[in-house]
Amino acid sequence: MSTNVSNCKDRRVLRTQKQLKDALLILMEQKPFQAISISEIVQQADVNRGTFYNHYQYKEELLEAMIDDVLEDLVNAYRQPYQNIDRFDISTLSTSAIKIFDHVQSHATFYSLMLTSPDLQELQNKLGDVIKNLLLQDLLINNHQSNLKSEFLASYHAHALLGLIIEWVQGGFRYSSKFMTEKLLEIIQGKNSRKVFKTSIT
Amino acid sequence: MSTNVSNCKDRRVLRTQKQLKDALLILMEQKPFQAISISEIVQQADVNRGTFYNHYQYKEELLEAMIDDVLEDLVNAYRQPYQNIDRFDISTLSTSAIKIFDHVQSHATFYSLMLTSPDLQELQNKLGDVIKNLLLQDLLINNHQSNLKSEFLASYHAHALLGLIIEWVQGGFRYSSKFMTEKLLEIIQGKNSRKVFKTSIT
DNA sequence: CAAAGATTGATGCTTATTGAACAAAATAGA
DNA sequence: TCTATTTTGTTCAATAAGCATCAATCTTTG
Repeated sequence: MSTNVSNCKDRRVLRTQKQLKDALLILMEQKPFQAISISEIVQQADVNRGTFYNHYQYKEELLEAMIDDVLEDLVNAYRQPYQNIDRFDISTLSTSAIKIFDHVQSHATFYSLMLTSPDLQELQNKLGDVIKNLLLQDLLINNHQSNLKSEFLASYHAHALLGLIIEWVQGGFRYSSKFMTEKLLEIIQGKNSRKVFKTSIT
Repeated sequence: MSTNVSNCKDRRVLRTQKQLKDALLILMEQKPFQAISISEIVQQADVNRGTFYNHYQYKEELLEAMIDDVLEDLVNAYRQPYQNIDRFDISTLSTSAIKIFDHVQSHATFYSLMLTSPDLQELQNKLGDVIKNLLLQDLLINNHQSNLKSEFLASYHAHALLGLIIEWVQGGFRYSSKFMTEKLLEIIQGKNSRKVFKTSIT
């Protein structure tokens, strides 16, 4: 499962791209995205401006790449506990949920910015979609219900999770990742979850 | 051949040198310096091995550069409060002392490693010398005593300060930088200090 | 408004870093 | 001891990133 094409860049491009993304994140903590100039970004990143244009055309493209990076990491964090498991039971969901909150915490500043800024609603949609699709795949693989029902269920859980994340982030990470997981499980293990996961709970 | 110490290097060399230094520091937290290979360093630094040899010949040279970097920062931290002051009185000494402990704290892992490892005694000597020379310059500038007397005084205060730093570091930074400064001032303002700084107190 | 200044893309040329390969030397393990 | 594996310096062509510079827009702000 290797996506080689874009993955075999040499160290330099990966490095400067990371520098640019980090720089943008730092600047976005100080001023709105619109007010940030490319010159500022490359200055913060300690990178020549010509190098910026080697990778991106506009700063929007950089922001896009930044978002996609984090979302890719989200997917990996979610899938990690599933690596050696073929059954889908409530215990694995628990650990995978923990991974998700850990992931959010490890990108704390990113999510703080993205989920509190009103003019960056785009990410919230993307994030909701990603989570929903992850859940959707699980549902479709494990119990062959109608696609429609799975859609609803996935959407429900996705929004529950997203809502938790947003509250957590906007609250400044006051609670621990473990605590958030417990709250999530409270919702999942509620009335809706039993019929979803009944095969594996017993 | 030898590493060119001219100050106007372009970003790439500064960057990779910093990467190598950071990598070495990380590895030294895990194993003794002797047991660290260059391959490990470049792997940790995410740098091609050929690049290492562009800058250093042995890993000892890298360690040397790392130490010199921190010591240079120490000198700057010490001198900073003096920038806009031509007189040398006890209050400026107070603030400058604070800067020194802040400096040590900002390089916490470095000093923890260097001052606790017995096989790195070399740094302690260098550090003592640097501090002593800083004090020595102040003494020579402000009161034109005999060089010998200044040497003694500087050495005395330098070792007092170094001793405090070592204790502080080896104690795991249990006390605040401010507290350490107070302890330092208690020593300096003791019986020996009055005749040293008498011209400027009044 | 208009001058002053900053930002933008783009250019040509130089330099640092990369990946790969290699033989020699060192280290580890059986 | 004898292998097998790292590590070590050192090459090379390819290329990413660097710096400096330019004219052409934008932004300030007096």
